Amino acid sequence: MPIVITLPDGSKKEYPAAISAYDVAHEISPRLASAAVAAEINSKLVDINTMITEDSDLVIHTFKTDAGREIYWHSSAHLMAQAVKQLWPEVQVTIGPAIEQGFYYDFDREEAFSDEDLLKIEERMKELSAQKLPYSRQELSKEEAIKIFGDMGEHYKIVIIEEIPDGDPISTYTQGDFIDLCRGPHIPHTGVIKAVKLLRSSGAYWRGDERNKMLKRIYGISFPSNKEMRQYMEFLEEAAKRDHRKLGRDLELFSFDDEVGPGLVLWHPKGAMIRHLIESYWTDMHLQNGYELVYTPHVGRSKLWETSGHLGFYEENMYAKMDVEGQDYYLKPMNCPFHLSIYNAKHHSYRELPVRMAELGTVYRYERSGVLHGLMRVRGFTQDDAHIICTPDQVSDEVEKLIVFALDMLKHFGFEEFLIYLSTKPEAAVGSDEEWDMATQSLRASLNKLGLEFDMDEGGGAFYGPKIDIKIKDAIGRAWQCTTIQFDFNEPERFNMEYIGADNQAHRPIMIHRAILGSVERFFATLLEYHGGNLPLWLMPTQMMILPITDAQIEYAKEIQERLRKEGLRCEIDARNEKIGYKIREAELQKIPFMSIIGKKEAEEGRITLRRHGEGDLGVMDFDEAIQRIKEEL
RNA sequence: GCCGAUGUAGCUCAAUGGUAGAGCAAUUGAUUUGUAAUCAAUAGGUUGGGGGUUCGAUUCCCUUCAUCGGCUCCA
Repeated sequence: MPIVITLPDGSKKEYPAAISAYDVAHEISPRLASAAVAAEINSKLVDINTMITEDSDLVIHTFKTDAGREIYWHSSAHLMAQAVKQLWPEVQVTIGPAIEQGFYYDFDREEAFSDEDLLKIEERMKELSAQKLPYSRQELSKEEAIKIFGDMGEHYKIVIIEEIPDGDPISTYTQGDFIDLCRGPHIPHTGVIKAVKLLRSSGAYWRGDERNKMLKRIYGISFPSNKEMRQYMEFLEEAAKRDHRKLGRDLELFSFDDEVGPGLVLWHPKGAMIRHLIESYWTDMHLQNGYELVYTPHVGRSKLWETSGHLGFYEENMYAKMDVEGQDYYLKPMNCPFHLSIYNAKHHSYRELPVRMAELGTVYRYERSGVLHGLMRVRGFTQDDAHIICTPDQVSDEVEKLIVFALDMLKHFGFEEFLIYLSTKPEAAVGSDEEWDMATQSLRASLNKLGLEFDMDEGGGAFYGPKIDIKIKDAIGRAWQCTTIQFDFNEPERFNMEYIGADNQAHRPIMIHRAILGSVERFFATLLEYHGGNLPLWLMPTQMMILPITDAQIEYAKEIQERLRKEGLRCEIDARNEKIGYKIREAELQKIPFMSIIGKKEAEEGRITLRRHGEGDLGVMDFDEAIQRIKEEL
């Protein structure tokens, strides 16, 4: 019976009998076949040598597709485990998935893997790759699987097998002397992995739970060619140059100091200027969007934190209490209790709602020492916090406005790519199912209405309400949360918040917490990394540097500076006794957007030159022409 | 907090069981310069902190702090 295979482009191929996916690929092109890592038959990912026995849709995956890459890296993890088992047979294997960039495998081993160990493993992987060992699939029963891994003494595998529901197929993959429990699919043979590099080793808890034993994880990456490996290494180098910690030091934006304390930021003048610009823009936008500004204290009495519940569910993240005249005070880890206290300072009519209260509120949280990371993760930070208090029938409108507002602001800073998540009710939660449904639905409906793509994080909401998070990626692709929009069913209750409705009865309002930038610190870091330090012109602390060639032009340079300042540009003069090449180099390294080199000619003619960072000389021009050129970018 | 690595001048890095050196930056002087580094001199360090071993520690050991990469959590 002939078989018809439909390819992704819609074209059909007919074969007289069953044929393997590999053979189909080979017929399309031998190069495709050699690049193929797996097949997708009727939307199911399978090994490339799988036989196709009926009419099917077929996709051939190579390293170029997302699924192909994942399989490739997953197979690389198996290869690494094989090498480790050969080198240290006593080591137990656990799990080893593909990740966004590469793969890892967790091993149970007493000692950590040293750098020399990693090199040894890498060498062994290359040898195994050269042997082109086929990955072969076996399906077996639960009992058989338990027996096999039990005989090998692989306890972790048995735990995993035992958790597989009865009736589900269990499969293993074998390459050479190595067998691993695995759903698959896998690449056809180890020779497909051409370039491999083990990047680092670290500790990781079994199942990510710190109550469990700490395993030893090895991270690696692999590619079908050395060229791709080289490119990846170059990418890592480039990323290191964009690291906000390096830029922060080189551009004199911020620093940390041992004596001040870990995770506590010192904003230097240039960094402070950028922050000021961000915050002014933020303030303007909030006033334009119907928010009212408030200011609240940095500490509050323990009573407040009891009312809010933070002492119950958040104390481990709070700085220790301080005693003032026999009263306990806490540094604030969040702003909400203060905002709610403002709300509660008077009665509210439904006519006043929604109330939108915003504050750049500085909070302090105790973060475990191992998690601090530059400005991304600190102990004292400023949230661009706001609380929206509204009636149930205002919710949808508010949520939708919020998402638009958030995305508009982020885009203004140059961001274009976002990861959006909708998190739903966790196991332990306050609030009724109706409340959760209503809130979750309005979040979802708003995202849908705005045509935004998002991922669900089932059970990932806070215990007090569902939320939308928007994340932005840093220089090496790690996603950092910025915007968060969270419903809160907990605090309105605890603070006994009310408004008087049209029925003259007291009602409980809906409360939404939200931060758009998230924290100014983290946002600043992501912004720096995203732009590699070359922030949009409106955010640069010095927008132009005037470089007189000799002392004779300093007077003229000052005139120009005055005129530029009147145009609202931040402009400095480098009047040092240095050669022009030196001053240019320094201004370039400081990433100053515009330079104007002023010599005898310009001073006499009353004109100026312009040079753009990264572009070079733009030539001589009249002052007005230069202003126009600069303002094009603002 | 846990696993591992690291910590030498402002920055990037070197060196040794006999108490440290380079480049850049800084300071001073000379030079007045035309689109990415002018020349010279000077100064700068309890080698993260504390303790131990040793005749002697920056080097070896212990401890502590911080940083980096992960785990976990989250703005």
